[in-house]
Amino acid sequence: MSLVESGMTDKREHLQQIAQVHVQRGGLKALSFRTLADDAGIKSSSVHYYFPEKADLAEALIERYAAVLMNDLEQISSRRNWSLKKKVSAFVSIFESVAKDEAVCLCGMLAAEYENLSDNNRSQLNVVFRDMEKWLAGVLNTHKAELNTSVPTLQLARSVIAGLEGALMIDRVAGNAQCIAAQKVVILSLIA
Amino acid sequence: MSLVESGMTDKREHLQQIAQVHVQRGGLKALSFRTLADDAGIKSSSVHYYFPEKADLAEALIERYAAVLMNDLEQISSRRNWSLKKKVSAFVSIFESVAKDEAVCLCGMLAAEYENLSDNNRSQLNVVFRDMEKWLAGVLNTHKAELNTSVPTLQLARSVIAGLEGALMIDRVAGNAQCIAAQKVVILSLIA
DNA sequence: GTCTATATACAGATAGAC
DNA sequence: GTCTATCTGTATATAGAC
Repeated sequence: MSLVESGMTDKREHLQQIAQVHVQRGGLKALSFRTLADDAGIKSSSVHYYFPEKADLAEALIERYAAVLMNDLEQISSRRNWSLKKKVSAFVSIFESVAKDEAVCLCGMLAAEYENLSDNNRSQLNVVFRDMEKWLAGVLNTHKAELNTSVPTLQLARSVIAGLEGALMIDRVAGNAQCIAAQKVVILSLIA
Repeated sequence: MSLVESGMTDKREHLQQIAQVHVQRGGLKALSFRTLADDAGIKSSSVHYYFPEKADLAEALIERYAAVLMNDLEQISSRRNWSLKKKVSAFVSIFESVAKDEAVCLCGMLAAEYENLSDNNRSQLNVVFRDMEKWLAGVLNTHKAELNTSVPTLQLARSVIAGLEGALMIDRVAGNAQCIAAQKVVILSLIA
């Protein structure tokens, strides 16, 4: 049964991978079914077989991105012997590694395209940001003694995430990684 | 002479105003000449008269946005009796006032659409971000004694701006202003 | 300056053969 | 599952009348 379906699952996954690269560079609106099909070596009608509408493609992209992200985050927070500085550094590293090939965070890009998203995609996106916030605020809470600031952890988490998302956007314009680097310095300056 | 041209200038200005609202909500790619024309009560071919290509429209939008922004910034930095806290609060307020009607910063939106911009628009955008950075770093420098952090002012400026841009994006998803508020708290916590 | 009309290209999406 | 073919809508952009 799983073998029968594996062909389809692999193709769908493959399409998702290609689409994700495009969306993290140029956005969802700028990616057409035709372009996606060309890159995958098939026809656009075949892409519609896997993803009937664009919102279905976006749904799959967000879902997978969130799953990978939350898995990475759990890897970090499960290190009970790590200091806050180490955990936060690892968190920042996730964003640093995104800044390759003129890419930004998938969710940051889709947030910019918010007005053009389906209702379902919008709430998906909201969940991802809320989960990220909650995770980071949780980590900060369990290491409260290592914080140099009296700012509430939830607000600190929101500021950190917003800063990283914005830094990825702006660094693309400059063609370097100065903002992401600056954001890292500022964040770590708040940790003992 | 100026009277003769005023008709055209006004119409062009009017189109720019309408376009700016659209771009700050849905992005440049999602705004068509037809939509812009409809909103202005004219035909799309007439829009092309003022802005031959989309890049020409974007150029005008960035130029005007930058001019207004830099004027606002100079108003702030010219207040020699203002404290750093007051100046930075005024700076943040510019972003807060943007978060109306599901809008984001024009430059933040265009940064997200970076890959789809013309070369000219790209360098325009880069100049705006560099100017903002320079301005904020300059303000921070002249009030160094009022800073609670040892982070270099240029890096601090980059982090603040990135945080504000990102906060506008994320707050749209949640439908509130929590990130922008959080960013403000964090920024002001770094100032005496 | 603004219009009608149109050229051209591309978008999302579907029908139906294989 | 993938294809060809196509429908329909919309995009940028231009030509030329008024």
